[in-house]
Amino acid sequence: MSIAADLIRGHTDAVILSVLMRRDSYGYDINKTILLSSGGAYELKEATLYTAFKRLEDAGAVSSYWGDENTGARRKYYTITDKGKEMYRQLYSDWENAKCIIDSLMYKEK
Amino acid sequence: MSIAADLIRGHTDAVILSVLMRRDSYGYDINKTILLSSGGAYELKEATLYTAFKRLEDAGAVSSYWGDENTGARRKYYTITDKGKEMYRQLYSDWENAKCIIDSLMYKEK
DNA sequence: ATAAATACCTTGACAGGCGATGTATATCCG
DNA sequence: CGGATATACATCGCCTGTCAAGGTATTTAT
Repeated sequence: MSIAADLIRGHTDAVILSVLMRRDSYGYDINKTILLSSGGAYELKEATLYTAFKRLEDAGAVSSYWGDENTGARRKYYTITDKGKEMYRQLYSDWENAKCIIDSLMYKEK
Repeated sequence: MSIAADLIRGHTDAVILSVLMRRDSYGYDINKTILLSSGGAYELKEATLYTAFKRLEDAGAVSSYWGDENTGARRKYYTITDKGKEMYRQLYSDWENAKCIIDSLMYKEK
């Protein structure tokens, strides 16, 4: 079961930053990482991913550099900045908060 | 602490239907109910609310009728249909599912 | 050779949230 | 009485984020 597009929307930045909290990585790999660790349920489309990188870089949350592969296609790596780490912590706490609120609003049939 | 717009987006329909699972209600009251039961954290803007009613009615999830108040402003009541109840159950299960997936994607600092 | 996987990126359409604005009624307070 | 505030509906147009479609280039497997 996969996640609806409008649910994706609220979490794209957090999920990308979450990968970068662990290690530097590049677009294609970040995408595959998210897809794999969600068991195929959470998939960012490429256009969404690159839009997000642009947004995050403009916001100063990540910075990028080209990898120096002597083999394979060129890779653009991203690093999370201090500002990005701060942003991630905020987004994570927003998520914890939203979980409670939404849960409390959802009618439970018995 | 309030919920970000892009988080709202993914849950508007579910939250409205959730109120209507309990009882028939009208726009202004649904809005106040959500605002109150979230302790002011989850607020649907009026434009968002009425857009959602239109969407839900077009989808056959709710139906509406005018209240017969002899006093106060006129109220348009909404009832959830069987289709709407089914939709709500789906949205609720989507939410339960999304919670797990997103949680599993979020980096936890220790 | 050809297909598939890796890897990047842009454009334009579309959907949903929401600020601004408008209507009308009722109530509260001085 | 008159102005402010609350109740209650609704629409228009902007903005933002997703994503289908399309494009380029390299490497690996068949």
